[in-house]
Amino acid sequence: MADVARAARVSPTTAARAIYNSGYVSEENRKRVMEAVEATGYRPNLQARSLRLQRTYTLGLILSSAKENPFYTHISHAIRTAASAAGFSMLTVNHSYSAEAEIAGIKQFLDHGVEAVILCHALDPRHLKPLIRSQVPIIQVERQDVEQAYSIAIDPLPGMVSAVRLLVEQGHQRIAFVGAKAPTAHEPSTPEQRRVDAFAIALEQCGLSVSDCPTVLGDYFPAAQDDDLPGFKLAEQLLSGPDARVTGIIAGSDILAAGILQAIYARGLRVPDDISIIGYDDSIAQFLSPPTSSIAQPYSAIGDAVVGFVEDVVADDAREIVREKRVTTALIARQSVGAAPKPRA
Amino acid sequence: MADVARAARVSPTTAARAIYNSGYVSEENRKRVMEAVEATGYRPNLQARSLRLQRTYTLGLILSSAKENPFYTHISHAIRTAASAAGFSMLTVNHSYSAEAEIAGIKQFLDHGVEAVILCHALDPRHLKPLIRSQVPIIQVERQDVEQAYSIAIDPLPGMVSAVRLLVEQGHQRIAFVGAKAPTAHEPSTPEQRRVDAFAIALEQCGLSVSDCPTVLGDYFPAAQDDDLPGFKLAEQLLSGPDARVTGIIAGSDILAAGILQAIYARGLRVPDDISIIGYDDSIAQFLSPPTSSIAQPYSAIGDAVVGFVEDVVADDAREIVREKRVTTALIARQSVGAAPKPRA
DNA sequence: TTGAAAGCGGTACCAT
DNA sequence: ATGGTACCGCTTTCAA
Repeated sequence: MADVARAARVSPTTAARAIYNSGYVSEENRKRVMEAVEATGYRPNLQARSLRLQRTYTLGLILSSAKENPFYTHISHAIRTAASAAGFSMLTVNHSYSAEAEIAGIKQFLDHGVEAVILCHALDPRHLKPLIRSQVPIIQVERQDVEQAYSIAIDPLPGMVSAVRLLVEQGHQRIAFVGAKAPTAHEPSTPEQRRVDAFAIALEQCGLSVSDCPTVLGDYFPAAQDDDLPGFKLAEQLLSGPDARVTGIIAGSDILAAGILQAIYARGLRVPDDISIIGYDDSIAQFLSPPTSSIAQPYSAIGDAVVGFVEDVVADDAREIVREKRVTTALIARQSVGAAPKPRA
Repeated sequence: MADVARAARVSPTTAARAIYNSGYVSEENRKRVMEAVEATGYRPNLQARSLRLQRTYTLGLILSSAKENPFYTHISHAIRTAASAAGFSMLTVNHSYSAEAEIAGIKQFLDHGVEAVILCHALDPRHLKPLIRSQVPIIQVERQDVEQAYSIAIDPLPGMVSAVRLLVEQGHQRIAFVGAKAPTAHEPSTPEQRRVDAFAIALEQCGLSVSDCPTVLGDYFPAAQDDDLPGFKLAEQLLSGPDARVTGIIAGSDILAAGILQAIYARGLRVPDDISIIGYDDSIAQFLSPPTSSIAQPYSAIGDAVVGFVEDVVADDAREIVREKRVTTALIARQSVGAAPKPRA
């Protein structure tokens, strides 16, 4: 930048003003500076700027692992896109259920001076203490692991109601929900639980009998590589038990749906002829056989909401900002839902 | 850090030496400084350090989009993990086939002063010029889009030979390869082409007749949301044409395999009873029905190789460093391969 | 062994 | 409207 100033024969101060468009600069000088910028190929140094301005234009994102759950691929893509459009860079930490990884990642965030941290899935909220101590704003998506944070709440109900209604319209009366137990229990209400609850409410709204519609819950924790998927085991259990007469299954995630489809496939049944399936997340649903209907998360709305929070937070510190935004789910219909079959056996 | 020095009643210089373990510091002072560090909760400021040292400990990663192809999820996870273990942070750009996104991302890298850029899939190599001008080392994975770069070459042959051999052992004689055309053609040899070539070589090594084993190539470019998958269309084409007698299909990616399985499913055929399938990448193969065999990329070896390059590069600038490392593929066997059926029809 | 001072590349205050 | 100067937090000569 000294080079630019010299080439334009002005002081560094003036050069800075011209470049940053701040304060008074004469038209002539502005032009000379701009030319000098071109000539020298000047690029502002973000490190120096950050140091002086105490801003880094960087955000941190914590998620478990896109590897085990493609849902995180979508959410991180959406958030990244929105952040990027707003001029922020993103540092990402996939903790993959390793405490060390999460702790190291948070240290990394602190070192880089991220202006906010976005929490899609914390392994252990206690790891976040250093962030809170350092006053880094935290924005949590779907989960509510930590008190002192902004939240984006995702309402599962609209999508769930559409899903149940679609099945009912096709003549289904016995519908199962195959979901996940909350992996950990440091929050009052987990997304897992809310999905289960939404299923119950949706049943009621659609006039189905709860006793005909079982809920099966299992561990969500990723299966070891090449073990049977959790959804496979749960579906096996369901289909070999007393509730085998269900004609439709709603899964708590697309990953679960994938496993359920494998179990159905293994039994030689067909979707949707023998049984209808609806997933949740709309992450890999389009890749399954048959292409599977799924309750979609509003990814880009989430990304926008996150960045909205970030901008509010960096703008005014302690102002009255809404602490929670709500977004909603919707059903994406594909080929995995059909008319209910006549009772089998 | 001034605080630390004051609390320990030494000069900032001495405090720095104690913290960074460099130069001479008396035992007593060292102890006092360490205590002061604890007491004040001091954390070094990376911005300042970067500015002074002209190092950022940050890398850039460019890929198209993990959203459209889960392969990138795995590769970025592996690279991120290795980088993190070596003390580097990562900035990621998903260009999603948008030139603007790629250009903006590269600008972001330059602003942040990344020490190297890892290239999994560049949209347009011309966008990389600014990096080259700024002497940022580029490490490319699998592809070779740019001359002045280090490369990690992935040899498809071992995995491909295992795949063909497995099919042959199960009695298959007519095997198709369903692959992708190279999306762009700015390199001498694309991974897509190398996979096709590897298939031909593998056939020969296993003594199969090339005329019985068709190769079908289509556009890899992601289908619009809820369009039929590319693999679906290609499989439709294959199975309704003169080559419908194939009993095994090797796909050029798991995404293609997913579409192929959908086409097979739609026809009411069963895998592996009627036809055997092997995917490539081992990205979502475990989620498909049935769990699908796949030629796996050596993800963690790739991550290690990338970081190895980075460390070499930052260590000595213009030293003689190997410019290419090679890694290799291997077959992961699951349930999508079985004995060849008797000729149909 | 320790400390003072300069400087990395910018920005902002205060004079002029 | 413009320039001088101090300073962001840390590292590194150089002298003591």
